[in-house]
Amino acid sequence: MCVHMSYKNQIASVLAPIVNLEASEIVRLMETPKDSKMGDIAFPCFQLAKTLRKAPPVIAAELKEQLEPALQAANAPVAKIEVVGAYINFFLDQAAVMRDVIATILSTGEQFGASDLGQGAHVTIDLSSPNIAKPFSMGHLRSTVIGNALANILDKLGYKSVRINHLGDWGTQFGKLIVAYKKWGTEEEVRQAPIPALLRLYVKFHEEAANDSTLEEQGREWFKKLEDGDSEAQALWQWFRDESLKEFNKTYELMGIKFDSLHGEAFYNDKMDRVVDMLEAKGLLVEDEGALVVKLEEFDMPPSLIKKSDGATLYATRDLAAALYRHENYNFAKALYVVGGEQRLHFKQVFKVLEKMGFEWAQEMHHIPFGMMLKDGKKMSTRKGKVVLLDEVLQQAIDDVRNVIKEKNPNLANADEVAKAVGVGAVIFHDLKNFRLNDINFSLEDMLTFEGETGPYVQYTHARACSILRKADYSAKNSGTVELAAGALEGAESWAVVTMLLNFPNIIQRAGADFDPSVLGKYVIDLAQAFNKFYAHVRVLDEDEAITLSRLHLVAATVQVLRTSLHLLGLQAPQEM
RNA sequence: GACUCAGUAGCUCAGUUGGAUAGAGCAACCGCCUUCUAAGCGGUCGGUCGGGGGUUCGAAUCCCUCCUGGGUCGCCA
Repeated sequence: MCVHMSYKNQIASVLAPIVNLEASEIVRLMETPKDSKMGDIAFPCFQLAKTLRKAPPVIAAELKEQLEPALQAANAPVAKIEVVGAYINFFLDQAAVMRDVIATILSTGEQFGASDLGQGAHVTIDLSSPNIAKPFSMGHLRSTVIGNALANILDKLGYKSVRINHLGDWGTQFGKLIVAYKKWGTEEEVRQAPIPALLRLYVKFHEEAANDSTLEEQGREWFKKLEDGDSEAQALWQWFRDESLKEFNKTYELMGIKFDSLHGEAFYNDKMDRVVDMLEAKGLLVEDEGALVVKLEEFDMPPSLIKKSDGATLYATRDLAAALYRHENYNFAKALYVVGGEQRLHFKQVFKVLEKMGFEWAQEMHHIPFGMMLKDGKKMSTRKGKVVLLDEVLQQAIDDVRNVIKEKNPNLANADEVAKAVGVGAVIFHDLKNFRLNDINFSLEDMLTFEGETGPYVQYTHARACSILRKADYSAKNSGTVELAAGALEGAESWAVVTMLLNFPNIIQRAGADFDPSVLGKYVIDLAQAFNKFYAHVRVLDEDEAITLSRLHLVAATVQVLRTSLHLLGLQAPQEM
């Protein structure tokens, strides 16, 4: 937990002339005490020991004497200072800070935590990108929810995100699929249940290919036909794509995710010659073993393959074309690719090729890798049919939540709607709460837990808080001005909630700077924990009206921040559950 | 083999970018619903921060080395 910059800055500016350091340097050195009983902001004096040639605890004690009058003169919101060893611990003036923070949140509402850091610049975000004709697996879930949350967070920071679903709707697998369909598939089967049928064909192809080496070759031939515009191949491709997309859209709708662009790989088919020509013109293309490559030896990387020996393009070619197209159409300030860590090398190569082409904007392209979704400690494989389907998991989650509601809140009015919001929320949050790069071992049990550090826990906390406001008829009582009655919020539980709220804008900035939604995920758990402690220990609806209203203000501010956090992560925040 | 990511409580993970006695959740055990939703709260148990060196006032955090696991390494994406 770390306290909002503005208070740190105020103290630092008072401290600066006394210790003869830049205020910014002091802010950098400041920390938050481990235990809030020790204060809200700490300044360690170890570093000063060298220049002052005194023991750190002595320095701390001396500084305290000078600081007390100086802080008072500067009218800083500091109630007292304590010295513990080499640390100077500052205790903020809780009443003043509480009023300030709560009033700010209540007046800014959903905008609390927003900034204009991005100044409206476009950020393209490549996310989700499922493969057509394959099931939407748990693996794609990660890209989808991380990318979506990042887009929300960057929007909050003043950027204009462009969500691009770079569909895997092209490539050799379509050749294989066409071969498999013509050999073992029926139109009726595909029409009835497209994804399972296409998956069955895809798996069957790989099973048969193990014994029949000509199959792979046939697959390549059909893909070449597809690229050359063969009408039969084209028709099958279009059909597979349409059916798959219909299925995907149901899932996206359930998760509440929308895209700004659905341009997938196929979209760039007619835009790749240009890239090849440009590379040729710049003299970057080299023939190697029959293929055309861009050498990247100077960067200690293997060459980037641009064209196969049979003349067909590769994904690097496509990503280069896409990068050019996106830069021309969106003039992005940043371009993010939320794609698994397995593709690290690929993106490094693509960015370097763009750099060699002379595009300095390649510096602003970032691969945002994430850990893999593992099954039994191993990578899941579509080819072997060993995938866990997202739709089934979501459905299971919703069913489980519905049972919990039946048990805990049987009279809930819109139970189905809430079950959806909470079930989906459990799955999304489970993915977002941990550091992006960690692998996730798939466990249905973990994912469908609703207690502890989970999405439903946060949603539940929000619902309970909403319930208090509803019971108290807060919106009618709230005049718009925030006055906090003496004694209403003086316990440690109240202060813990306020210091969490205070920190929200920093958290959003950090989540954005690190491209890591889990920063926000961790935060919202901590906030929910702090609020639940408050809830358990402080009675909000008191006999005294002024005290009740003061506490309601804090509850309302917490509701606001919980709700904003959940929305940024891509979860709904039901008022009851 | 080269490059890369990781190794913290039985399990899943934090650890404020080098600071105070290393923290949560789950699991186990014990408590708390006659006032705001018990999907909650409180407590107990649980650690040679993978091993070993080094850097310094101070290391889970930085450097070196070794061990273990994952990933990637030219015609898949």
